[in-house]
Amino acid sequence: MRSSIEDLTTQARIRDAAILRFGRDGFAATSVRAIAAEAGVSAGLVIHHFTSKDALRAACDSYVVSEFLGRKDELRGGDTAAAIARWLADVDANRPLIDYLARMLTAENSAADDLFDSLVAGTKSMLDENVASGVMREPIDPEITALYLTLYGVVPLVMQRQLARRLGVDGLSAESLRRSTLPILDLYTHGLYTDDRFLVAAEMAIGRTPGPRSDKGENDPNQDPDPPIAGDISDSYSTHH
Amino acid sequence: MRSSIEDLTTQARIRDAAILRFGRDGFAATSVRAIAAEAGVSAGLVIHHFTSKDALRAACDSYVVSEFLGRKDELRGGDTAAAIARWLADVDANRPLIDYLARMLTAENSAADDLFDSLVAGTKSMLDENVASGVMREPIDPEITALYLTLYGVVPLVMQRQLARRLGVDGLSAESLRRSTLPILDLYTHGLYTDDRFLVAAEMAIGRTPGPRSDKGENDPNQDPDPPIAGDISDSYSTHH
DNA sequence: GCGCGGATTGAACAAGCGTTTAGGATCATG
DNA sequence: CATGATCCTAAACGCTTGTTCAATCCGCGC
Repeated sequence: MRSSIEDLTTQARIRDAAILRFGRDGFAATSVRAIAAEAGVSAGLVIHHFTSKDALRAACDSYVVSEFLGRKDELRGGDTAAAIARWLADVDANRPLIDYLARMLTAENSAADDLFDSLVAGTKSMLDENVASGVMREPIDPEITALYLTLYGVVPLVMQRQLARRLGVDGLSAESLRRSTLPILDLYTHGLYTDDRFLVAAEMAIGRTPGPRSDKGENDPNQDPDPPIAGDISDSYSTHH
Repeated sequence: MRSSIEDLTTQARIRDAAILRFGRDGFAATSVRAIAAEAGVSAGLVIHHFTSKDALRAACDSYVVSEFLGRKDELRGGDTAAAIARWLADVDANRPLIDYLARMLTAENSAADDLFDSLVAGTKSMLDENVASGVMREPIDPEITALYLTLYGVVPLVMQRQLARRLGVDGLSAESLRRSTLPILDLYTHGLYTDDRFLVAAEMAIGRTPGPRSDKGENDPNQDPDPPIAGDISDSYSTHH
């Protein structure tokens, strides 16, 4: 997405315009004519270059994924910190890409499925290596842990709006990243509970009753895995203490 | 959403049909006629009862939120575990509500904003109470911690599709909840890192340089707050060990 | 300078959209 | 039995949609 540089192929300009509007307004809410206007061309030309609106979406999907995975390799190896700083500085320039990506991840979209799989795989190998080198503890279930670490990693992207609203800034920014780093790293270092009484209780409860039923209330307090009741459980459980 | 019981107001049947289709296909991709067909009425009647498609959406929003917060109170106090079990048993019956809610949370929607705020507030007071009673450690920044705990709580809802795909089941289920409980509770109990070397390094780095820039790579490894590079950073950092 | 092929446009198309309107059922109340 | 109100439908409205098509433009090899 180097739309600022004006000497792009018309086809590329249309694609960038589509990414911008699809990402901002969603696929169904964006008309071919709106994309054409954004790119400064006629609606017919959009179809001429991409055959159909659906094909245009597919082209955007694979472009965004490849662009994103390309940067991933860029970050790998070499001066990582500098690469991160570069990415953060570019966060505004990359906004359309980021918005599009966020929409992809929650949509029914096989390109998003592939991307998510590769993110989980990356997290999994990171986890394995760090466990091997003694930096991280051995998780109970590495598969599930990698999955949830990935979910936790992408949720600020997907829930960008709520995050920005609560932090009082507009969108993902270096500032919100800075404020978030220590609390999250603290959670990942020390956990949240003072002791393992809940974990032990849950281990026994789940060992005994594999189903969702549980005869004692204390078996899984604040069990955030199930979101609709996450806050609620937490609340109600807190009344037990 | 007790659509199974057929003797509902026509207006309620239309509302339920709208929730079903909006939640499954999205607002823009759902036509008034499709909702009418789903409810077994004419398109005109939909407008007659709800004035416009936008107003129908607003009606669905507030109905879903109130229905959800109603259950929240239902869960609070009393036999919590039994209430949870009841909720999980009803997960299929509640699917339309859940899907609608998931869509709301990522959309530009003031009703969703209010709901999210109340979820954060609930998590915050849970956190405060548990810290006061010594069950949880004092977080570095309770505000941010509550925010991220809420995000982590709702992400399986919002990313339902990816979660289900990876777990090999269809949608949120009691089974996926069961498999997730222990690993997550383990993370919340013991953390992920074996020692606090990264946390300490990050504290110093951020204390020194409040901006996004960082002169050393070790200041925020695996810093999941920023999602687009979450997996990537983790990966590249793992090469340092 | 000619011709040809791709880029590009604007008009046109049928289909679908949200909404309006006129009128037919249905039913409690006078 | 008439009356009005409410529920409801079918048709039509004007508009937007994705896509097609004929016509024009433009640069490049001959």
